[in-house]
Amino acid sequence: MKTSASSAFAPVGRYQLAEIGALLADPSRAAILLALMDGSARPAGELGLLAGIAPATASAHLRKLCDGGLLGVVAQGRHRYYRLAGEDVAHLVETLAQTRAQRSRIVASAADPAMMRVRTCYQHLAGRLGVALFERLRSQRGLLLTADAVRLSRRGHKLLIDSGLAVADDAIEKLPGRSCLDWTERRFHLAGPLGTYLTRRLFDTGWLERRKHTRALGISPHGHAGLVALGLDWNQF
Amino acid sequence: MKTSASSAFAPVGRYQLAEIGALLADPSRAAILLALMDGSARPAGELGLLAGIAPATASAHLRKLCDGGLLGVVAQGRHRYYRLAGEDVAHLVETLAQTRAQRSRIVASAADPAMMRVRTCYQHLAGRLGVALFERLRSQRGLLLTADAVRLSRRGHKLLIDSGLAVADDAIEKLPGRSCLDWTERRFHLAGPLGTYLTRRLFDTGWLERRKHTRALGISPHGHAGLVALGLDWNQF
DNA sequence: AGAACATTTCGTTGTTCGACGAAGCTTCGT
DNA sequence: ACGAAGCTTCGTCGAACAACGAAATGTTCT
Repeated sequence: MKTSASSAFAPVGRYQLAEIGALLADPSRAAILLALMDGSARPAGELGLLAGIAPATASAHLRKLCDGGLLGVVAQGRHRYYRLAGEDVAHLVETLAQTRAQRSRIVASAADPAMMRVRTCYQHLAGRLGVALFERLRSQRGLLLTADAVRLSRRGHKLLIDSGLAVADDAIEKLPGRSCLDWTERRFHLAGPLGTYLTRRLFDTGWLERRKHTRALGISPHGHAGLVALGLDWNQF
Repeated sequence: MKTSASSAFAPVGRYQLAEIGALLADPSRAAILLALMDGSARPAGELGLLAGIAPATASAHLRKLCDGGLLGVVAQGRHRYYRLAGEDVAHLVETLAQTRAQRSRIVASAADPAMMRVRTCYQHLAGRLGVALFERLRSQRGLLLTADAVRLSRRGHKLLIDSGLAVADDAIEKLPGRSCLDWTERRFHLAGPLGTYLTRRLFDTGWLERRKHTRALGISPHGHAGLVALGLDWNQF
């Protein structure tokens, strides 16, 4: 059977995601998974005792966890030892636990190397560059036709043409944009078709260069000059 | 009954884990989370359309996701833009997706620093040391009284006494052991009361030392000599 | 072989929860 | 100020599911 991994994205659908979620949704099953987090293999009765449920109930839960691929079972005599199916399952449970634990904390910067400040958020601009560019266009009245569906005004279009970033094509002024909250910068930037267009132009003009083996980007000298010409305070990067 | 988890661990309980699981368990909610995985902030109506549900239903789901801390909301005029609550949530969804995708694949080694090769798997022996010790005892006929309830034979007990690891007490030969599949090594090692006893002895004799701030362990020179005397090929570690 | 044990399957019960339409609330545009 | 649009709350219906006891299956010990 060929894997559906296909290409760039869409590796998993809603149903596959929900299926795993449903397995984790029950307190008894969660207790079982936590008990097995140390890598041990335990029989059904013991796990039922740990979870505070009858053996019959534990058996039903274990069957579901096995069918779902989260657990594996080793039959040995009159016992059937259940264990986590693999490291990835342990990693999943650990991530799940940490997500809840961090809820109250403020995410303090964390690993955010300078290279990651400029990146592509899939098809639109993100990171500090995206935020800066969006705020630059928005701060000066008349560059963006705001409202919900953001569009580039004629004056804004001309500014970008002069800087070399955009080309002279009236269709560009019809491209709809969308404001998108980037959760790294916690500020809005430009997304939608307009954002996509500008991102592509940043690469086509050579202002930005992709670095190999990373999603991070680099700014060329040429791009640096252009951004300064646009009025962006580039020293902050 | 006081919490059985002693103290060392148990950062998260069953209910907290199940709460997040329940949030992920619904296909509609999963579709919403996937749609927000790119970091975008979208209004309720759009998300409902994407998930194929009525606005009222989407609103209910979004409320749950917000209460659960997975989403955040930004009110802007008559729109309310929902976004992922933070990077940790994005990481969680990604891990969840990968867990299902990796089901067929073989887990290729992955980051496994040398220090982690020797570790305590809570109360029993795990990692390479555990596997090696178990196989050493099992490979030579007569050291372990096998079957399901593994027990130390008189000859096996004597060997351990001579090496200094075990003490001369007939009760030790009655300790039941259990074979436990370690998913890092993918081989069986010794668990159960017998495994617990041997682990405790490894520390009491100073063969193993806990390193601070880690679950990893170190082998003392004294322990090194003892393990070699037991016939373990210690160079492999 | 028969007793004891671990585990599973079956059938039942009660609760939980997703889905929708209708109604109420707030904000935007003219 | 008025109507329209987006979103939320309320009430109801129907399906899914966890829990248990009892009975069936398979394994070990005497």
